[in-house]
Amino acid sequence: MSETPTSSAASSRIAAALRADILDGTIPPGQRLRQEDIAERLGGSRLPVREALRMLAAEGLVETEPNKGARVPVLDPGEVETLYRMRERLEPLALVESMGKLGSAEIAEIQAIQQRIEQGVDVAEFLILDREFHMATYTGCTDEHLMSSVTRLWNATQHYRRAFMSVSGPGRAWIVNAEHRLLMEAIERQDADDAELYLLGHIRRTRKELARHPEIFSTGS
Amino acid sequence: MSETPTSSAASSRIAAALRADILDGTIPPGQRLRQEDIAERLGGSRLPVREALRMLAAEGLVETEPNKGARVPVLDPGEVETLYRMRERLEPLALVESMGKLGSAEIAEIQAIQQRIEQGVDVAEFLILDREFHMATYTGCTDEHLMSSVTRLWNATQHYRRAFMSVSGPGRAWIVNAEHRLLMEAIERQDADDAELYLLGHIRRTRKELARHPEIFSTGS
DNA sequence: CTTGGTTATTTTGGATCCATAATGCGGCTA
DNA sequence: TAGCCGCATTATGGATCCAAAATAACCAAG
Repeated sequence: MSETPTSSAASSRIAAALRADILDGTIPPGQRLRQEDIAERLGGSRLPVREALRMLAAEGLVETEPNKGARVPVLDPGEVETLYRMRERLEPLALVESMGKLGSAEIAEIQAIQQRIEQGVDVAEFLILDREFHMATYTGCTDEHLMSSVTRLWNATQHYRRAFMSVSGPGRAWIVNAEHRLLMEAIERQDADDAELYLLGHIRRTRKELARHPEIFSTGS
Repeated sequence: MSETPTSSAASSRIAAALRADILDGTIPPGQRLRQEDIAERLGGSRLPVREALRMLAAEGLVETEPNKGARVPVLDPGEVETLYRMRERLEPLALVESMGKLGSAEIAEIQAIQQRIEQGVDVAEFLILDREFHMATYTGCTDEHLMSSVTRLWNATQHYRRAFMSVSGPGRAWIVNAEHRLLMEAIERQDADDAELYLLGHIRRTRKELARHPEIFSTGS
């Protein structure tokens, strides 16, 4: 997807490094990204950094203003809510497109990921595995546009998912596991309608829980 | 200071020029975009051209491959169908978010655009006005992510909308006008449910009509 | 005559240097 | 003392030059 197998491209390598730092929270929302610093820290000139920042902007990970540079976007509760409503509509579509093209190997992979989640993981690990789980259910969807849109939505909301997990704690992990199990079962049954509905409910519930935690959006300043 | 809304940056100016050329068909799908040519034709160096191409890639107007340059994407029928299914799900959301924030001035503007459409226009004009019409119904939606996604979908499908209009002719224009009228009436009534349904039907019908014209996708080679 | 390898050309990707606009600080004035 | 104007600093945007990769043509061998 966003990974660039061509190790040769310096801009892609820089973009990958920045992407990882933003997604795991090392670079938090609101932080300004100075081209010179990045060029020095990751090696290379400022030019590939500029290209990398444009790539990340296309993925929704940074925003750039002319003559003002790039920053990691800071979203307000309304924006995150809209992003989740977009997820509620687009991801069921990706799931429907994906189902039917999923073989037993892919389904086994999905189940393996869910098993690892249920074995108990910390927040950072859960964020990675949960993303892998859902993306695994979309592997049958080969449409570039749809999948890049879904990826953008996950990217843009990643930080707030982590903040939510941190404050809500593992107490309600069983809900996620139950929803994932129902979703997997519907996928195994090849029942697109049920799977679509379970996924919609899963995302919608998360949106509503997020709305009950406005403290996530308080600027740490 | 004198306002410089000119997207002061040269890269933005180049991007705007290319965007216009791609959207109006001057640069057709499949055409390769050589940085040197563009730099010479639109003025400036190759560097702002590269930035412009990245901007357009983010908007879904071009696609870039490492060390292979940029081209206007060529879509197959399946991709266009998926793009329309995405429109069916995202645009009703944008409409709902928009309605309620639309004042009488905005509604008057929507009606003015529709009147110009009904007065009879050629294909090129219709494409512009139809886009203006729908975008006008979304002006109340201030969410950047949602609106940029919608714009991407319109951009990516623009050429195939034009091809479809060219082969289908004005014979079925009354259907579009009827759908637009129903949509406007629901917007006036502030009836979000009805408006959403009319819009969904409008986009879905267009998708199905497009699917009946596979000759649109035949490469002219 | 076809096919394979090889070379030459074209085109993109990257580095360094220069111009321009935004930010921050300090001094000046009311 | 508080507010504002102007200047210095800093960071981004752009141009030119150089290196690497892909494409295309060409020659040679079977």
